[in-house]
Amino acid sequence: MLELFKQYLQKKVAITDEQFALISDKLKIKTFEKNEMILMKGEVSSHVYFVLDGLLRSYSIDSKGKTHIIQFAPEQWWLSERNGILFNAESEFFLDAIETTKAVVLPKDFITESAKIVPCMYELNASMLNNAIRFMQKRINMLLSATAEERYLDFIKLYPNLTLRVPQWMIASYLGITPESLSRVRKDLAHKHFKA
Amino acid sequence: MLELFKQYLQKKVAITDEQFALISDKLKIKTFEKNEMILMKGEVSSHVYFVLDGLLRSYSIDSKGKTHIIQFAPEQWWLSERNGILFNAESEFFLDAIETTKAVVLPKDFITESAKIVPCMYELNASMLNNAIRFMQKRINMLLSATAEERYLDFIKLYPNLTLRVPQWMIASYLGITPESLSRVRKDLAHKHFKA
DNA sequence: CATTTTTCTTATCATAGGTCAATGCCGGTG
DNA sequence: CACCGGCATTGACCTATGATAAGAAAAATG
Repeated sequence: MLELFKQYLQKKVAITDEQFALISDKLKIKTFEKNEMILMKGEVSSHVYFVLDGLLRSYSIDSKGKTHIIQFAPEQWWLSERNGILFNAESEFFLDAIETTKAVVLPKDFITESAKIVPCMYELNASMLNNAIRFMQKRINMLLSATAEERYLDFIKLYPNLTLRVPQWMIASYLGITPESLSRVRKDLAHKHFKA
Repeated sequence: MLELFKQYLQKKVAITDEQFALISDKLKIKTFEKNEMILMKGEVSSHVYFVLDGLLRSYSIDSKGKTHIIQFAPEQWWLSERNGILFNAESEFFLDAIETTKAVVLPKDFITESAKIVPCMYELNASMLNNAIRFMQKRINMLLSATAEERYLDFIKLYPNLTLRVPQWMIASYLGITPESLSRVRKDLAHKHFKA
């Protein structure tokens, strides 16, 4: 299974099989069962996850008990909890597995350590993080400026396969609306399609 | 003025005056006048800005001509446009100066180049980026789960001095509400304070 | 310091989306 | 195969926030 991770790295940066062998002993692969909790709010996490197969998510629960999805992490996405990584501080979010998932587990100092052997790991890290920021800025912009319908259409375009894999109430929770509203949005869209 | 930037770096990582001297020749300081545009949507940016004094912002304009503030960058904050940095692609956002601002201008390869001389620059970069992500996740969570009033109170706590420096319509734009709504929220809060 | 421009407030009305409740629809599981 | 629990849909109603318009206040400008 680590083979998949190696391929991912090699697609991104120039890293040889030999180099990968040198750093990969710090890596473990872990399987999470469907609905398994990975991290609770209030716990301190020191791991970074790279999803090989399956689907993870991070989310919060507000004072009224409602769930809000911060991030989906399907295949080839990264998931981590920054309070723990940066400050050994408690997590504000929950992490769990939506589907049975195989993920690479990287200790939080993996990048630093492996970069001592393979310097380009720093480049990889920076480009990953910058990319995450780019995505989040786009999402913030949508939340600030777009209607529920626009956000849903954008979601479908961005994550066509997630749209099929996750229940609608989770998509609603990611979009910042209620499941009922999403249902209405979909109904409206269906109507429009007929007319066109 | 670069002295200020050196102090910032030295607070974050172990970098000597000599090391700083070696990398600082790549840096320029630029002054932006109040209301000066730094980058238009559609342009390609290859710079990163570190604010020494003043206030920058990134924002979008939607199809109805409304402005949405993605980020404020007051003193000691970073501002950049990721499409340009990562892919030489066109910017989706505008950058401009809210106040007359002095900022360090870093070419996009500054981190990589300076890390060749001062390796810990990579650490700095990663912690900056992770921190930015942490902030944005918090903001996304607020946009998903909190009312206008809650978001405003959170804003005041997070940026107490910005609250005084920027016009309310900009705060409203950052919070994702209209200036009129923010005005109402403030009125309600004032009432509650009297009662308490 | 008078004038113009921008920002803030207030009031009224409109609407997107939330809430609550009922119903139907599966896909498990005993 | 009957039952159950999670999901999705729908309808009726409600509320937070948006739209519009007007005036007041504050800030910029000559």
